[in-house]
Amino acid sequence: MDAGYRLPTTRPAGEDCRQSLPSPLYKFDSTAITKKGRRGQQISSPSAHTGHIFFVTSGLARKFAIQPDGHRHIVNLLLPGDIVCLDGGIEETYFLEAAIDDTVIVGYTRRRIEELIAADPQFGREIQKMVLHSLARLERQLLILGRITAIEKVAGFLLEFAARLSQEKPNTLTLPISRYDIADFIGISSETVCRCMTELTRRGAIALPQPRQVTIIDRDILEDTEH
Amino acid sequence: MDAGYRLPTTRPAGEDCRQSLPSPLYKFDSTAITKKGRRGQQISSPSAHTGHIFFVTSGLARKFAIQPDGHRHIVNLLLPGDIVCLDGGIEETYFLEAAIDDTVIVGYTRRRIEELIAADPQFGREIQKMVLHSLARLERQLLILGRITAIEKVAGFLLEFAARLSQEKPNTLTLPISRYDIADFIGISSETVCRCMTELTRRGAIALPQPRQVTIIDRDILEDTEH
DNA sequence: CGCATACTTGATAGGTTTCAAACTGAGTGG
DNA sequence: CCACTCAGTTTGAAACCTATCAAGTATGCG
Repeated sequence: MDAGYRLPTTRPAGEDCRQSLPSPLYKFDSTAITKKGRRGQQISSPSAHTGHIFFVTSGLARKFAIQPDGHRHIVNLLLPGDIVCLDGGIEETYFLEAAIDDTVIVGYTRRRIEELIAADPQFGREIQKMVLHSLARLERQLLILGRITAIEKVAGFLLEFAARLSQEKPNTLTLPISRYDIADFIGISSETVCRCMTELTRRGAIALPQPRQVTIIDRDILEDTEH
Repeated sequence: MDAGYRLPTTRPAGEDCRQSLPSPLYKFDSTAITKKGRRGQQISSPSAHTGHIFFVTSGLARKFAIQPDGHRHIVNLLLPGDIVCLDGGIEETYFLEAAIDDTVIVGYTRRRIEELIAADPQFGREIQKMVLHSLARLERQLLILGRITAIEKVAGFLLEFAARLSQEKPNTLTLPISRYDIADFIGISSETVCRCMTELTRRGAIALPQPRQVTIIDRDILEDTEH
């Protein structure tokens, strides 16, 4: 039931996926590794790709950790245009997986990125901007996880994700991920995610024509619920 | 009772605080702004310092947001050597405050940083490393906030903070912050922080000679509790 | 048509927030 | 010097919320 979901996108599939890359990366690069994955496929391993920086060009990727007790925590959901790196420090083992079919990432060595920045300062500013956005998004996620009740977290997630998808219809969003993914992303159980969705519907904040189809009926209610 | 707490440090106070800056920033810079704050003082406002990058050189700073309902959430605790930026995107209003007395931050414009990187690639790699560490730490914080029970979060916080302080005695740490700060940092109530500390003591994981003085008695128990 | 996966709802046990009150220690002024 | 004040810490009790286990529903696919 899940495999058919795709992110709404204005760009056709195929080579044009490189549109979400910064311009200096348009041209093919011998040092670049491109990986395409179907839903659930691991598209990068930390050990094999140390020193690499990845760009998500299409689909949706999830970066997560598995706790010793078996719990999965998704630390990041990555959309086209997002940047991700798997070895930021004394790294715990994160996994990078395709969350939906036809997810493509392109990886460059950090050295190659440096060379390109040296050759084109404007490219450096683009990368800098992407990293700053990445930091800002992680902090917003911290705010969502720091909320007290589950419904606050779900409301926050919906608003954040709707803003990120930023489609032509900002009040209609198609969730590309399951309740399980949402649960592991905002740190509550999948059952509670369901209950909160139902409760938000009951309050008139959203409508759920289909489980993955969310319509924001009253954004004010949703924003009030968030806090 | 709080004002006397200082982070243990090997370096003397004063000018030498610049030791935690990357080398190209050692020399004074006309574009740099240096701010020193006592506990509770706001040391930077987002509006006044757009486009700036700050380096914490001594003390401890807290970056936090105030929710509409009045709740404070600390998204980051910043130690000497940490880098922080207040305008990462369509920024919500974060505050940057000194968490203890004699906290010093030095701010540079992003343009100045770019110039220094252009002049010295090695400096660029230092900054890059600092940013990557910053990202990695935010993700670890997400993992802590994503845990289910409160005692898991407290155990995770203690291990993370002990690692960051990295003193000569890795099993003895002096908390520079109150239970309230810890609570607002890991997203639980301050009373629950207390109860978890007591419970960890009862389990033989830690000892609390004083409220702010934590001794790790059995790291294995602490790490088991974390998951 | 039946299976597998995802979603939803129910009941219960357990944990956390909240409100309350007592305790501690440091600094202050009489 | 001591009582006082105040912020921080700790513990208690009750209400509330969530995780967990369980069962039932819906939907796409073979």
